[in-house]
Amino acid sequence: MSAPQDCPGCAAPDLAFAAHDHAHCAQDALARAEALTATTGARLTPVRRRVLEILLEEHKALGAYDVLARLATEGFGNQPPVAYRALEFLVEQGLAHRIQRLNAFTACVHPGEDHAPAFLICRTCHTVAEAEATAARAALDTEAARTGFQVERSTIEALGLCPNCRGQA
Amino acid sequence: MSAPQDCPGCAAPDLAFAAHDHAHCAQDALARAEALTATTGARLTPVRRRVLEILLEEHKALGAYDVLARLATEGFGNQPPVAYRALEFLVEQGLAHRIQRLNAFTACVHPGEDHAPAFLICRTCHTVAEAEATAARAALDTEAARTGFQVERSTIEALGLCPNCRGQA
DNA sequence: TGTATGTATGTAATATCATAACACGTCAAG
DNA sequence: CTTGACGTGTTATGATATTACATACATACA
Ligand SMILES: [Zn+2]
Ligand SMILES: [Zn+2]
Ligand SMILES: [Zn+2]
Ligand SMILES: [Zn+2]
Repeated sequence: MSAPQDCPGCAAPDLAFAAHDHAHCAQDALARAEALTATTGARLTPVRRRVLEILLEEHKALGAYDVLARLATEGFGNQPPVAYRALEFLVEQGLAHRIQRLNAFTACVHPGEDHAPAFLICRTCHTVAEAEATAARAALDTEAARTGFQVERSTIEALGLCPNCRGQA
Repeated sequence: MSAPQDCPGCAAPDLAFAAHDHAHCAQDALARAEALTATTGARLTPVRRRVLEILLEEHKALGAYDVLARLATEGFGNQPPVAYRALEFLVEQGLAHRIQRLNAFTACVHPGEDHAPAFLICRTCHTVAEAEATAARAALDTEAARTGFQVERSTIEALGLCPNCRGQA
């Protein structure tokens, strides 16, 4: 596991649209996940680890049943709770995120770092990039506070065209 | 139909948590919806209008099947497409919004006005307030632009505690 | 070592959310 | 009065998610 700055892709993982060494990108995220769970005591069991690997294969979101199909062919259980439980674990540990618009899940690109993520979803190539949403989240908190509402969890997602697909249009 | 400033609740409809004359609030939104569809030529038929009325009863989000159950008792069709089609129409016309986190729908509190909505969802009383998200949306657009991504539609939702429920905790 | 306890996994059944495909009725244009 | 667009209704099916219960497996500790 190398330091983030060794890898352009990993140093700025919100640039999922840019060409980058994704094998490294995925390995790095997995290594971070292992390090993180080791410190928290959370158990990254074989199913859970495998689900994370599957999510890390691409910067896309996978539905629970897509993940389940993969697991089933690899000898794990083939009933929905198998996938949903592993995904729930990953989300709770901050190793994956749920994309509400897609009813699907994507691996977190910088697990362990406290971050407010937004997700940029390309409607053409279905790439999902995790972007920095600190400013948007702050704006949301501020607006909510005006009404006395206290934000606990936020969902910030954008649907549109990624730079690659824009070029082709 | 009175001007917005005549009604404290309607003038600041993002204050759904505050006590307000909700009958007026709902009537006003319905009147605006009628005016809007009259100008655009969209047909606010009986089912569609009734669905909007149902959504306007409370500042909550209703699932398609909740709406459908209501329609069925009133002599409309009782199959899912009846509800989904009416809801889809309302969303397209900007008379209702879909709440992604809840797989549910809520009436728009200021139809016809161009607005970037965020939704504040109380996890206790399930009230859904439509808040102003221009700032959050701008922050999202800016961050997306850094990666060359062009935002077409955004989902900005917050889950938390409304002022009333905070008081009771 | 044996046993209790908590946690993870597997499975069956079911619940919830959403759409495809087709039939029928209405209304306005030609 | 026919055609075509649109809205509504219905059947059937697909997609997403959870509940409940059974089984395996790890750890703690008598
Ligand atoms: Zn990558
Ligand atoms: Zn794309
Ligand atoms: Zn109101
Ligand atoms: Zn509340």
